[in-house]
Amino acid sequence: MSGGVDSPFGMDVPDFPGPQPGESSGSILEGLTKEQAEAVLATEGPVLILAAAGSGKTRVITRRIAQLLSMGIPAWSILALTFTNKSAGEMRERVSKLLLGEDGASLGGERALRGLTATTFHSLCARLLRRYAEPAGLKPDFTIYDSGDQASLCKKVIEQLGLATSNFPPRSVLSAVSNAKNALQDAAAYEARAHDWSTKNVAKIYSAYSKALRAANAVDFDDLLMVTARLLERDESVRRELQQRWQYLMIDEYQDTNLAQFKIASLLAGKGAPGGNGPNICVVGDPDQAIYGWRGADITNILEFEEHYPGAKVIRLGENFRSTKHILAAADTLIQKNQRRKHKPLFTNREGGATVEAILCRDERHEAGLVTDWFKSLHDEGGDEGDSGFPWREMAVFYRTNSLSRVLEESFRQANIPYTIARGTAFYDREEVKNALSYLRVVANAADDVSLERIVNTPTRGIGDAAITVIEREAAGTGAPMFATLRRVRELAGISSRAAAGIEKFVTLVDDWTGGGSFLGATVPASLADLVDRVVQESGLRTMYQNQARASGNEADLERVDNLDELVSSAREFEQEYDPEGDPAMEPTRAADGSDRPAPPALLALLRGFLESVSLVADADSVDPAQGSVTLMTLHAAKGLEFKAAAIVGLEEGTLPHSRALGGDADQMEEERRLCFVGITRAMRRLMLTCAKYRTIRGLPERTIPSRFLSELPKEHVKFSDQGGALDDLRGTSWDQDSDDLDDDSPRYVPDDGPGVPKGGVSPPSIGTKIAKALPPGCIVRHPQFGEGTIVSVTGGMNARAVIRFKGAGEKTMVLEYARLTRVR
DNA sequence: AGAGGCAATTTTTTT
DNA sequence: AATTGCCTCT
Repeated sequence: MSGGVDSPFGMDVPDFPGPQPGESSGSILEGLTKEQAEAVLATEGPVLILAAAGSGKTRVITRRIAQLLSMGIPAWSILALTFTNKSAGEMRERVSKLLLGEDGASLGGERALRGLTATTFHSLCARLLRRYAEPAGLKPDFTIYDSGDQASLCKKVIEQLGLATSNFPPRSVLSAVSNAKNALQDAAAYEARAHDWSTKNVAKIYSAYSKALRAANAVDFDDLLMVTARLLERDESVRRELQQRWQYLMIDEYQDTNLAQFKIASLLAGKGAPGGNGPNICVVGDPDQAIYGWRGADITNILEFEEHYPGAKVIRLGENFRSTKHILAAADTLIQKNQRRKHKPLFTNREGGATVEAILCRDERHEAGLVTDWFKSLHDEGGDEGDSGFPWREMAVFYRTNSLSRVLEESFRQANIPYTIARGTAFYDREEVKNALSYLRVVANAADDVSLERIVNTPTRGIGDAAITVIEREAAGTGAPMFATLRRVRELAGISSRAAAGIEKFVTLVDDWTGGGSFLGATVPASLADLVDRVVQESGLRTMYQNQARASGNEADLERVDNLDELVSSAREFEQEYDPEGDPAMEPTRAADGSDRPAPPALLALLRGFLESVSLVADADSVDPAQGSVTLMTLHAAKGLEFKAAAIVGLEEGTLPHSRALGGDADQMEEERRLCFVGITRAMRRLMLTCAKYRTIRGLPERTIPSRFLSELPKEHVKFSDQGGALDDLRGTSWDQDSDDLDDDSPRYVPDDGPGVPKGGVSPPSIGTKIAKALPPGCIVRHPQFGEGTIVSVTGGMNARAVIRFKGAGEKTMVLEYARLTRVR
């Protein structure tokens, strides 16, 4: 990986939000304000750029890099760190555009750019840890564990320690461990501070978990940072080498750095040249956009930058070039409610524009419908003066939690509006893809027990729990990885002949791909794509899913086969873009005695790189406005983007602000407010904020309270309207015409205050029963996913179910209370 | 060994 | 609603 956008789907992100006028030609300073120009020219010494939302931050950063290059600073001595692959890629893209000129008239740009490192913290750390694996206490072919892998490993460790997973849920233990790692506390340091029984046990688990990770030759996300920080701290020669290489350091979104990242940045920056002001470290950020406190981000890193680097130059970019004054006023009024912040007014010279709309809706479907209609009219008729219609790609919906996206999706689909959901990790989270990747991970790292356990018997090879337990115990006893233990099946007692045969088959399979670990020989694939293809084929995964699809006739199962194919093509694409020179793993690694050790076989290096790029995708990476569709994403993923029109949904107490922040912790509440602020400031021309009176949460309809943030907005700039009272369009679409059971005054989403105390000793009939009465067999209903169907039979009672025969999907049994059925006739 | 069914559970955000 | 884990049946 050379720091570009490592998109799993190969859809590279082009310049976004689009080239700004004057960007491509002439002087680097052209079109900049005084402050912006100052920031671009402040190349030496420590610099803090406080960049308010929409103040042209990206522009400044890219021009600053161009400035450095034009001063003759070699690209390889510049390091730019970001939080997502997407922004790293965008940075490279825009710098190259600046240097090359719009028409490609080369100003020597191509060459000047070569060697520039623009990447994420996590990618950088992964690369450094491979390059300096030995001094870091790792092997260069380590695997990166995602949260699922972490959970499996953690659970196993807890069980092995004889503790109950009910007392120590892996999730919460892992979150404690994660916090510790982000604060640079290793297991020993954590244990030293543990005093009560529970914490002491967590310390034990932490320690055992760390050992298990190393035994599996794996690191987790937090290790990437912590181990790198420790390496830089302890190994002077590595530190010096890197300090010498990267003379110019830039860090974006500095307000979101945690202690580990702060440490890494400080250690890479060093002290600077003797007699100088300090190192050339330029950090850019906005305390008002700090939204990762829950991940250990420490806002004091940016607030105390000046103390840490005395003599640092501070530049404030306060003028907003993005939003209308109404939107800006809304954002500014809201954020002023935060107590803990540096006072920093937002201002704009722009006039005009429509007011912000805040709408109270009836429920989430109503809400989704309003957003859909709004987008449609903006698309067809345009927003306001001078706009002939917003393209889809210029519109987005933001929400606090991913679960809110489903209703919106349905609504967009029905309205035939093209949309994409920003979930970069979703593809790799699919079961079939994870299985294929687990095979690949075992190929790349034979010590990876978590991946091995996932796939030894997938598809089934007759290896059952009994056999696995024997292997596990033997491996634990000898300290050898499970794969090595598998080779010795015949020596082990307690394994059925069926299981032993399956195990041998499995070992042969993997050995064929790896050449027994040597990656040499006739059976070893010639290319990465070839390897992935063969894994999918020869493991039996493809056949397994093909059979499954044939048996069920289900479209979702058919898609699994397609996904496996897509994995093969994404590997092919990775291979085509792979640049061995940019891969630190291909550089000779220094062994302890100072001698060089040979680079790994090409296929293995390629595979490692591929797996790494897969592990480090972020949700925000998949935002791809080039497709010309509306984007749906979380507020977190929205940071750094801008859209002509944006809607934020679910502005309700418990959703935004999220219920977890409701506990009275002022810091958490302020972070929620910043999150809302980030969302508002994404909008350039039009902004809509919605809340729903009733929202179905985890299948249960709940009455909500409008968000406090709504009441904190300025009335002069925000038009509030209550559309939550109208019931008309509920009529005729549903079963609530059954007036003796469900009166028209209450929307059907209103719960009967739960089961509660039965009145007069008899429980009120459940919602399901009421619906059941309205749906006699033979009547036609519509389901949002399966389309029209006929009721075959209905059962009453608490969880009333109906058997429905659908035209396309066959017969299904559904719980009436939850199936979103509409009566057709 | 393995599949399928039923019950219990669900703390948001992401590298 | 959806996922996960546990249990039973074949």
